[in-house]
Amino acid sequence: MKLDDNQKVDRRVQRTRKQLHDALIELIAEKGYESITVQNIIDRANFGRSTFYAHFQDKDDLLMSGMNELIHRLMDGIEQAGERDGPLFSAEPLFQQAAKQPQLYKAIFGRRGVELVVHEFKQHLASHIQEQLEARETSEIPADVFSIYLAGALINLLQWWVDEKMPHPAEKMGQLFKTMAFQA
Amino acid sequence: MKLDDNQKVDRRVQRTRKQLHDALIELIAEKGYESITVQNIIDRANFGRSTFYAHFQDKDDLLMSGMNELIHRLMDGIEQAGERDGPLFSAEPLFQQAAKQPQLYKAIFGRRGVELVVHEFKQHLASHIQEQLEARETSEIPADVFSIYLAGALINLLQWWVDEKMPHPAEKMGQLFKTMAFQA
DNA sequence: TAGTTTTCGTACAGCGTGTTCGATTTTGAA
DNA sequence: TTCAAAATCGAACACGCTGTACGAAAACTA
Repeated sequence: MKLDDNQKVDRRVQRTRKQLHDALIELIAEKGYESITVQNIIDRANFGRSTFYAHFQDKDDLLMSGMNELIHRLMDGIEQAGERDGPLFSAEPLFQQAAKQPQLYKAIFGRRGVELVVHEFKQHLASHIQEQLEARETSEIPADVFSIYLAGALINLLQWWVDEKMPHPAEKMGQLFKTMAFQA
Repeated sequence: MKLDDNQKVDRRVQRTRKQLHDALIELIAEKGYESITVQNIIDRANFGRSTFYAHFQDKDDLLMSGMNELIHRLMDGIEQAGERDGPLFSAEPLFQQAAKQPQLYKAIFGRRGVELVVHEFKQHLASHIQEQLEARETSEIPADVFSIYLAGALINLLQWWVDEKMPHPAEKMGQLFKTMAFQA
């Protein structure tokens, strides 16, 4: 439903954007997002300075133009798992996805990762959890508080997991989270 | 046990350091830590460039030379409450402290806050929780996983709480956290 | 007061930013 | 195949921040 883009946009533009994105991901994995400069990116991708600014406003712009898609993919996985499994929601798809591309997910969610993306994702996650909570019997705990609590715990767990080189299998992480969160 | 410092260090040094610290805190509250430059700090504090570098290596150095004390104060509060209350640990002292200096704690722990300090504190917190867990009966959940989970959840809750201008009293936040974490 | 320490101010080289502009190359469509 | 439009190149520029250096002036300690 988005394929129009690929067919209408100038090939040069497609190539340039992809290469800039790739360079950024590479650099994030190597030295963390914060310390990357636009200069680094264009050096790595081998483009002229003006070309970069013809496409993106700055580093953050380049980053976000790619990460929104990733965030929505993750949320879709979690939401679909929720429909299947019945209970509030399942964290396992998140760990599964990360296990498939450890390098990428460490670059984004690990220490030295990208605060901007992590925060954005955390927001989506908290919203989803809150919806699920409100659709159930009311507990003594306010839904907004509980959803923030769970989202923070999960993101942090993921962060630790990718930094520690995934010491447990994704499946187990999903189970552990469920146990800790809901005592079940 | 640290009072020697105040009596031996040159008054000018004391003044300079304090004023630089104050300027930094002010600026954090105004525009967030990330975007602050050394230039901003010395402009605000009205010192020469070389004076700054005579005391601190860079922005992070200035920050950390003040924050370590704050971190330890917070941890002491939490640890002492643990001794009194018996159970694993209490989060309430944390919220109480923050309630006393909302502006400062929002500047540090809120969104736009200081990743460096938050991370450092989270580490201490997780270590403490892990010790407490290991001193008790073993549960089915690995202590390292559970401690990361709880520390992340708590820090995130604090972050949300200060950003939302403390919508619940500190006491209630402590209770809510206890309920969510231990179902008790 | 005398001697030490700190601060001041200025200067400097280095690096990254974001913009501009004309020349060159690539593209897509007629 | 041709040609106009679009994208890239690359060089240059002004700006701001960094971290260092050094001598002169000021503040402090004893």
